[in-house]
Amino acid sequence: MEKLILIDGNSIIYRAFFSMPPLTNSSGLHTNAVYGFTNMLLRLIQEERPTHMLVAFDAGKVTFRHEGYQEYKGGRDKTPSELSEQFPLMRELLESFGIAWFELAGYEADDIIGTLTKRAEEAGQEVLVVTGDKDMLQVVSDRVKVALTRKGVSEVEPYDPQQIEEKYGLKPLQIIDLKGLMGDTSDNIPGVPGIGEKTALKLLHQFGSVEEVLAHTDELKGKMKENLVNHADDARMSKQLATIFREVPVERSWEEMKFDGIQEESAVPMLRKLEFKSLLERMSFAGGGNAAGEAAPAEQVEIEVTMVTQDNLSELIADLSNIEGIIVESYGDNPHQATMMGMALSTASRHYYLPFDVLQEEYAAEARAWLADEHVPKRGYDLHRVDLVLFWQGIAFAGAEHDVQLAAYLLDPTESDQTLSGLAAKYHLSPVPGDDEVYGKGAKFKVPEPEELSRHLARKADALLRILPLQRQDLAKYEMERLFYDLEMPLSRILADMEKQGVAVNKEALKELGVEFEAQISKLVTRIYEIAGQEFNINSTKQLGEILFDKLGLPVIKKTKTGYSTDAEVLEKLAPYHEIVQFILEYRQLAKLQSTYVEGLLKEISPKTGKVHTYFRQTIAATGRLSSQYPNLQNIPIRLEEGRKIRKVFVPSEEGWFILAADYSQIELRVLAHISGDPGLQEAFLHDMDIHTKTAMDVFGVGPDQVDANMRRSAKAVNFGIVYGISDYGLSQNLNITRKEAARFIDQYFDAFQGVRRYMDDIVKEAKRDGYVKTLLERRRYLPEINASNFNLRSFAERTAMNTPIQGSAADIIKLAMVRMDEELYKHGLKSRMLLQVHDELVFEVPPEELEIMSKLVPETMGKALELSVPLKAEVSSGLNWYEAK
DNA sequence: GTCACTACA
DNA sequence: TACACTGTAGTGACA
Repeated sequence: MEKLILIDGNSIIYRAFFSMPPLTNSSGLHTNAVYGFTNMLLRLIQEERPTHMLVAFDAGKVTFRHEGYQEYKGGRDKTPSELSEQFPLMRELLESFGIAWFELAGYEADDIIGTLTKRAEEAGQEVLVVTGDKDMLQVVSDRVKVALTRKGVSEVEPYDPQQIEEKYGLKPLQIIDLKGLMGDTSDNIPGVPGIGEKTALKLLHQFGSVEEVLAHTDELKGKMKENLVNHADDARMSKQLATIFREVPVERSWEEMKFDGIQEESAVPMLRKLEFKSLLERMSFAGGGNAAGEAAPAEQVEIEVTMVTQDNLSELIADLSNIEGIIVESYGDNPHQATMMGMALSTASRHYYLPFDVLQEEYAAEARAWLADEHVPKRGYDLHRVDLVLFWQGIAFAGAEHDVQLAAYLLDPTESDQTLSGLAAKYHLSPVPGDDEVYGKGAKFKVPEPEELSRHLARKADALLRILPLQRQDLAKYEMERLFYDLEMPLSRILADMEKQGVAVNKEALKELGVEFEAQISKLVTRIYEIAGQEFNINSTKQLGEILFDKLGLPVIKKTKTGYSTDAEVLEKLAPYHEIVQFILEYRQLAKLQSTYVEGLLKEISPKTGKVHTYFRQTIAATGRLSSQYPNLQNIPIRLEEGRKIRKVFVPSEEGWFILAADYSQIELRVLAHISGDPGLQEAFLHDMDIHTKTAMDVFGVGPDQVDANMRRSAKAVNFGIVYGISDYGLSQNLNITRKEAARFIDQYFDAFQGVRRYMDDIVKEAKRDGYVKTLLERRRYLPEINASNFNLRSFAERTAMNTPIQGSAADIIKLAMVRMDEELYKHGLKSRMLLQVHDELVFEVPPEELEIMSKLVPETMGKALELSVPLKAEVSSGLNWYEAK
């Protein structure tokens, strides 16, 4: 089936220009309109898969329409030079893509398109017209659809005759009559005064056309009749102006409009010249990408698997040196408690399925030795989890070289589907069924029979082998090889070691804390019921809201989607009104400690080791941070004393040892000082000043002695805001001030730290141009919504653009420090163990004789993890438990 | 499963 | 315009 796409070049380029933020390439050329246009082109090509294309442009200022009406298109503002310089670029780009374009003096793009649709229609071809001009709807027919742009040019709304009927109650040709009556201010077409869209539609529904309306003015009355009679000629002329001329001598044959997919050899240099990096990557010619004519994903093929038994184990053993990929399947969310289902081992030509009960046998020692050999490089999926699952089964795993899940995370940390099934689809490989499909989910989960399980794992292994080279290419292309092979892969082993080690918990002390909390909680509950005059579930926000707002009549400060808000912020404001509020706040605090930190933690203590073994997830946070689960040891209370006590139960696992903790001081602001190059901020850190006091001095223009506690507090909030991608609203909420005051603060901050202002402006521009931002170690995060027309989406992406390089670079640095620290412990033959990472803090357990060296070695290693233009500082302390190591 | 809430950096 | 500062995990209520 042949399909022609015709594009009104002028209409689209104008819309693209006004809907996109200004954008220039490094030589100062304006490119925003071309960018928007190209973006739309790519989408059209991908979604519509046209066989023929042509872009029509207006040529010259004067058209045949001016002959009859001098004022046609009068009153328009002059085209800005930033836009007019983009027309030649756009034509050049079309040529480089292999897309035909056409213009002819005296005619508008509309007329050229009208002519070509007529010809194509007569030849029985299917046509899609893309424009921002509603007039074009007049050419719609069964074969010709018109897509009108919405929201700039990012979305289009296609119309066929039925849709025009539904929306206007008109036939396509009546669109001309509509315009004749209502006119068009943008083209300076007068129409009839006093008649807008509504009236015009009413008249047309009644009479059908301009001529018929004018012939029946006697049936009308009032001002409308008068206007129609007096402006009958205007109406006729307006209709004529709005009529698309469909007999333009267009010298383009059907063959000349043929589109054979984007021509890579010429398109790539053009996109490079324009510096459209994100588009270049999106098209990814090598991987098939979006170019037309792309092959459909291959069909799922049958896969042969060798089931390994005692009898044929020797075949596998002989083939071990050829194994290229490993899939170890297990179920259960917590890898420390997961159950292994089976293992697939694959060479380029053969898949083996090795059941766990075979692997366990005495006679499979060679296979186990192979798994444990760190000199045998292993490629697989989620090897961090594999390591843990095998470990708890008593099987050692080492030598992870390429983890496909981890690589996928680096290539796009926000991709929610990291499964092999999803990756196979992304790389256009033969489809791999999802795990849920094969195993069922929730209550329906079932381990399948060995035949089905082995086939599924082999399919995954097959996809794995095909994905590996593609990921290597991608990692090289994005200069992420060091990040992957020298940082994240080594770190994944270190994390597994930390998790296996676990952290010892003083169970008795924890239970005692629980008893203490329980006593306080029950007192509070009694008191709250007394004051409320009834019993209710304080944990239920619904019931609590009813008591506070309906029964006690307290003022409603804030509402949630589903009812009254009762969060801490609201309760703080309500505290002066009623004594019950304070008790509820205290109850909430203690209930959280009891349920999450006492009861929750007790449940996570391993009966085998008496420790908690958290699971650090390396592929979750979009910024590159780690996350921690089962239990989360990255959110153990510290701010309030009651909660901080929880830290007393985290103790060394050996008699007489110590807990040592070291945390980076202001790592994020130091990173900001480095990447922004702001002299004031750099100076502060070079002299190791109190950064919030220094900020207060510069923002308020006072000396160090004049900074009071309140000024410092404000400065601190501004510093936090800066790191998060500041907004006046966010700061105003934080400091409980008006938005205006907050905006003034921010302005003063940027006046004092102009390098920071420049960084924030530049990084947002960069994100808009490239579609992603990067950290110091080339970690990247895509921000597809950075050019969205929706204010919220766009603002969120802009703040993310500001925050991610900061938070992400800080994550890079502490990860580097962990890898270095692991090396140092090994090099010095130390018995000390790294236990935890809490974003800017590392926690160790240390034997007494190493306390001295570790107190020096840890902050030193952290301090020189990465050299910045300002010093990195880490502070260390130690004690008998985590509470004391503060 | 989603929401509201709260804990951390 | 609308409506809002980064990144996470866990719990209890309620559908």
